Amino acid sequence: MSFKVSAENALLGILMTGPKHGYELHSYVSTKMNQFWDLSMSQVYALLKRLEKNGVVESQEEWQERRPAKKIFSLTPRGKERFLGWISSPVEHVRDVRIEFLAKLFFVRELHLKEELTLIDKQIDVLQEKLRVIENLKEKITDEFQRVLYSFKASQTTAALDWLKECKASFSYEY
Amino acid sequence: MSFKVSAENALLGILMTGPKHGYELHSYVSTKMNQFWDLSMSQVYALLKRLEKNGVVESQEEWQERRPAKKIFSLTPRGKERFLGWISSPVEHVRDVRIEFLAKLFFVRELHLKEELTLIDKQIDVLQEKLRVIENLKEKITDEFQRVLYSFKASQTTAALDWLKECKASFSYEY
DNA sequence: AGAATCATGTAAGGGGTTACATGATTCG
DNA sequence: CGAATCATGTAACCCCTTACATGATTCT
Repeated sequence: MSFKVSAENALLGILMTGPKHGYELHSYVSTKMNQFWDLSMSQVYALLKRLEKNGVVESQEEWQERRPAKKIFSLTPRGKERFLGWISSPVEHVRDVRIEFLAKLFFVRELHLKEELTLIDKQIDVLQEKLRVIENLKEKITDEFQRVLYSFKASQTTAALDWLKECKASFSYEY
Repeated sequence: MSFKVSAENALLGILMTGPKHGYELHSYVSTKMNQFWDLSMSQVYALLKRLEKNGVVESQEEWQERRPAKKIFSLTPRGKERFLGWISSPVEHVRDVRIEFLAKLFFVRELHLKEELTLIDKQIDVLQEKLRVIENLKEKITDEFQRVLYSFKASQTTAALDWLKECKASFSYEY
């Protein structure tokens, strides 16, 4: 569910670097983003169809003599707006850090958006709030299994928070 | 994809406590496992249909005067075998700890299977190997984004490992 | 009287995966 | 000469989610 959204937004992110056709988008993903994201060719075409239907990208055919025509996609103003909204907002769940937040961070750097620190700070706020809630619930627990469960949630959240702070430090250093 | 498998296996796990009909299975999940797992009524019926088709559960109708007939499901030998195979094997990825491993742990305790420590140990081995691989890859990295990415993977894995050790300690203490 | 519980499902819709279809060019 | 690259997609299949359908009983 959040996967659908982040896959679409990630494609918009690639198009922020300039118009591209499906095949190019796929090779971009498989060379630059393959460490944290997989996307099949047919999914690319399916996603592009949906994005076009929703008016966030538009296409133009480019004829070639000895090859099938390329369908070159570019962002519409709505698409650009949507992308910028996506990239400036933190993810809701710790589990979404692994792919979706990482993708945001990737584009912030790739596109030199200068919003790194605010994005990271916003994400820290969200996770800190999560952690607070978890710690509160933890106190009311009697069951051993639930204690173990909440301790897992807390540990994953804490680890993500520490990592975010480390990120922030290493990025501040760069500028 | 591992979700499908774990949902099915979790239902088998509930049936290990005795035969049950769909409605009962659903309320079991929503009262006892709701902290880490959601399952809609219609999914329950869909899953049961599939499980029966695959010969791991079988059903018997129980007629009631003033209600729709209950369809009571129980494990076949193959179903029991499949469940025991599932519960004694660790999950492959850190991301699967959150639901699938927790579900295994839940059933180990619920069914008093006495395999807790071996399951936890096996899981520790798997994640320790993952961590080793991550640490090796980390050394060969030049790109700043990749460093950050691997540091995230390492931190989530380390946190899960620490949690597993804590689990083990708290369970050993119980026996 | 209305809400919740008991008890079963089906249908429609959307999404993803894998396999299939086509065919030229270029690299080893 | 065969494999990889370039370039587009469609079709079949499976899975999950949400809404719909039915209807009695029991709790508030």
